[in-house]
Amino acid sequence: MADTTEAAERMALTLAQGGLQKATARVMAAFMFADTDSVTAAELGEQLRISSGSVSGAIKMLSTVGVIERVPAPGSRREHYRLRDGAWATLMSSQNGMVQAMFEAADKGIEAAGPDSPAARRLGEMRDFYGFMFRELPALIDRWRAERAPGRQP
Amino acid sequence: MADTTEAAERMALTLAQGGLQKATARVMAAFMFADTDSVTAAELGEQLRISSGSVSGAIKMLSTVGVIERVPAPGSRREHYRLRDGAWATLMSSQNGMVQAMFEAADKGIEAAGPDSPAARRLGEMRDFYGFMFRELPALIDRWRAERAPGRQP
DNA sequence: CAGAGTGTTCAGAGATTTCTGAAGACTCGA
DNA sequence: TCGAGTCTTCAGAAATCTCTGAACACTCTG
Repeated sequence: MADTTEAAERMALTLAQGGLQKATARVMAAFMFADTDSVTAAELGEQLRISSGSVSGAIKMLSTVGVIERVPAPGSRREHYRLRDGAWATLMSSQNGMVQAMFEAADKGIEAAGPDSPAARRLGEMRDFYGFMFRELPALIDRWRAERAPGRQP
Repeated sequence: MADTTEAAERMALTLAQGGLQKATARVMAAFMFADTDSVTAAELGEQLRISSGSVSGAIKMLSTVGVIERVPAPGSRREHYRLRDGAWATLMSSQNGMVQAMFEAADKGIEAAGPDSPAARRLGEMRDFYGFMFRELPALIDRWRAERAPGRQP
């Protein structure tokens, strides 16, 4: 088995490119590569050499988005966390807000520019495009979920 | 007609959230709201109050991605640029590299962690997810293009 | 081919984001 | 209720990213 640390750091770099802050990206990668099912904040901080504050912030962000969750940890005072099933689909879903914002920006733009301006044609295309994506992206992600777990009831 | 400048600035803010740098986002919005079909670098700089260097950088980036293009400008020494058709679809397509990088990061991770580790199960799901998206996202964007311009030959 | 008008580059200033670490809040068992 | 252990917060330090503007390069025109 090759160097998992390097692979994790490489993945963190990619995640950071995608918009996560560096510490959060490294924490996310650490979750992916962990040998155990769940990990504690202290373990993450020690392993990645980042401050407790950074770990806390990363965990808060990842929890809010819904890619990790607290695990009941009987007999331990430290909180345990683990990746949730379908984390990557969740992460991508969380970017739908962006698509919606684009749609709304186009809409407001048309209002501001008036319907007969040259700008209106461009803004109309933009609105249509993001409207399409706003409808279709969630459907695509749902299709992935269905393919991965056929026959499950919600 | 309401204030187009404010609508443009608002759109630029959204674009910046999406990862474009601020000057580039403002230039992109200016293209969307322009009253004319094409604009010059000088016009952009003056209108947005940004330096020539920033305008140059923004134009370079937007050209590279393929959302704007140079327009032949007979009788003018200044370069003219305009939005290309399907700019937004192009912009979204340009993010496929991200998806591919995620897929590859997962793949390398499995190699590094070995097939029987707990990490391998998580990394396998990640690889499958981004593999799916890498196939399906371009198809989705193509469907948009087809819906928008039915019956065209490539 | 000279020169005016444009475009590009890049070092450094400036703005912004991110991280740290210590103070304080919280939690749970005794 | 107390106190040890853990977590969160946040002001300021550090790191990073972005913009500026002047120097340089390029490209037409006459």
